[in-house]
Amino acid sequence: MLRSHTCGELNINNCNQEVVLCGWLQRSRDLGGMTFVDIRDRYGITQAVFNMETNSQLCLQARKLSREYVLQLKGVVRERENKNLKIPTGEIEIEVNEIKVLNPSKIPPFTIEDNTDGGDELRMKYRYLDIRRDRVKNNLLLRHKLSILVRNYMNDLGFIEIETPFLIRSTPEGARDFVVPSRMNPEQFYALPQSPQQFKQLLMVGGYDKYFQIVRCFRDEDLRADRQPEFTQIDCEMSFVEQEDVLNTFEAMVKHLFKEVKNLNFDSFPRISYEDAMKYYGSDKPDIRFDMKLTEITHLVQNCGFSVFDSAEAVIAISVKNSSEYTRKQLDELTEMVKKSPFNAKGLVYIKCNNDDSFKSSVDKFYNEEQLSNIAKSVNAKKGDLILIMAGEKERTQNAMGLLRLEMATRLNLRDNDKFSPLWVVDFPLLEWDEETFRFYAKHHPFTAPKPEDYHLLFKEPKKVRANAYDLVINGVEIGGGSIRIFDRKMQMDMFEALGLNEEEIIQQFGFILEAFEYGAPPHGGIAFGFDRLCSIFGGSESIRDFIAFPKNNNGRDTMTDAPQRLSQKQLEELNIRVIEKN
RNA sequence: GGUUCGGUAGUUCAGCUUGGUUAGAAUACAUGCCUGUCACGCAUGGGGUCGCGGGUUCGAGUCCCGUCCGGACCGCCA
Repeated sequence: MLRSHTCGELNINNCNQEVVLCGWLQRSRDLGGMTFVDIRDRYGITQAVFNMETNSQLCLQARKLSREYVLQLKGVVRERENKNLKIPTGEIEIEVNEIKVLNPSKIPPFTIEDNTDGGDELRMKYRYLDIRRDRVKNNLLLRHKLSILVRNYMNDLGFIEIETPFLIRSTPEGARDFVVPSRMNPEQFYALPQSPQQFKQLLMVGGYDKYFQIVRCFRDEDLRADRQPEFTQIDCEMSFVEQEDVLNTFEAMVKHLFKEVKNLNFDSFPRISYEDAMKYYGSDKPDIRFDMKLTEITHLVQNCGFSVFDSAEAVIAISVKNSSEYTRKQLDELTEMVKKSPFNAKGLVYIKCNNDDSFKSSVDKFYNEEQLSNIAKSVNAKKGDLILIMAGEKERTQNAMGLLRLEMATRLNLRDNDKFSPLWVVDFPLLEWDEETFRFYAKHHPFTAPKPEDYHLLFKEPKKVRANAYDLVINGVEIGGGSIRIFDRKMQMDMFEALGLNEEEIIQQFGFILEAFEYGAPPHGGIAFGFDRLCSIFGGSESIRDFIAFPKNNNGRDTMTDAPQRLSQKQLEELNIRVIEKN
């Protein structure tokens, strides 16, 4: 070993011990007669001291060292004359008697500090420097801790971790697949899994009734702050269970994580139907850290001569606390904002609930004080509140109001990073109509079971069929989602048919799973958690990139290694691939 | 595919609205001074293709067009 201790562990009890430390030079302070050098490793920072009077040669040597040099320091632990109580090793320092430069370093392009001066782009290019910083390091440690907690917890419940293949066949439903050419099978391609969905169901057929896997998944779709082309799921599946069993099992797991990591205890997570989530929050992943629920007031405002409201399918309002002081200018800006993406609303109506019990609205022409008062009552607005109203096609208006609710919450600083509000969203619709391709798609995925009481509507009123599908939402982020699966061949055929596939296509694409269902498939269901998102929620960040050691940028590029890249002609020939230049 | 914000010193930014002297600040870096610092302090210094291309103009970091790069978002993400 090149070292006797780490840079984070020495304290007052180690005084007068001979030690050897290895690490990176964090910072040095040259005071003329003496020089201090802070040496850092992932465990902490320890101060080394050099004195011109006692060892001038060594002190001069220390002055020449600069940031991020890799050092080995031999010396004796001494109690500091001036202690620094801000750091764990702050009571001691190393009186060095030998410096060895293990490797010098160029001056890094940004400072290796909590509050670095480096921007995102630069930090990603030099990610190996960025991850030396405490902030990223702590995120990666949190990620490690969560993965260990999950593995131990699942193991204790009798779940076993089984690896599923990464090179699989491409399936047409869902996200775009990343594809991998097969050299040994010319003209043919594997796909990387978007999730191990079908394999975990086949594990259930295989009798492994409690499976989990912390597994990488791949989706060739555009990126966001919370979406990477490769990401990690905690993938889980159980046999002989109903929805209630899955929810209870994994609610307990999430509670366990909160207890261990945050020391927080929770009552039962609230449950809300998809329909109610849309109705009250305008979103299928509501942030319930704050209230500000949507209220439909269509019946209160129609037939009063205001044509915008009269012609609307739905008129929806929210009450924004203590915001009646908004000026005309601010309200105009708000109106301009909602007309643009992502709101795409036609306009915005406001009612100020003044402190003197009067009302001032943008529709005073059409509604008298009493009518405005009734609206205020129905949206539970008090003196000093500001009511915001949008009208139009129902689903669209719900969405826009949901976004406005979040925007106003951000303005009022209601989205508290130290507060955690988990909930289950249940009773998702099974199918979703797509206007572009003019067909139904599975809202969750095509293996999701319809609710037994709705099954008979599958071909009669497909939009009305609800699924035994559920999402876990924390602070407005979809953290996990799952369903009870179809395990009956006939029902699975019906499902594919409802999606517009003909029998030939079904057999060609999904024959293997249909066949498996004929050999004793047990009732089963499961859930998958977005592990990167889970980490970011626990870490109090909006971006999952901070919790991935080597993430991709917005364009799916790794700017550090500069991937992806073109292949050499030789590789292309081996793979039987001809690249078409895109102009 | 679309919307939007940004690109100026190694780095983070100001300057752009209203075009005009030698493009500034902080930090980093270098040199010197300093014996208890810990974001040490003080002094001095070096450091710029104002992303790139074109246009308008007597004159462009500043205005216009195009383009590239990065961030956030919409579409998309079963």
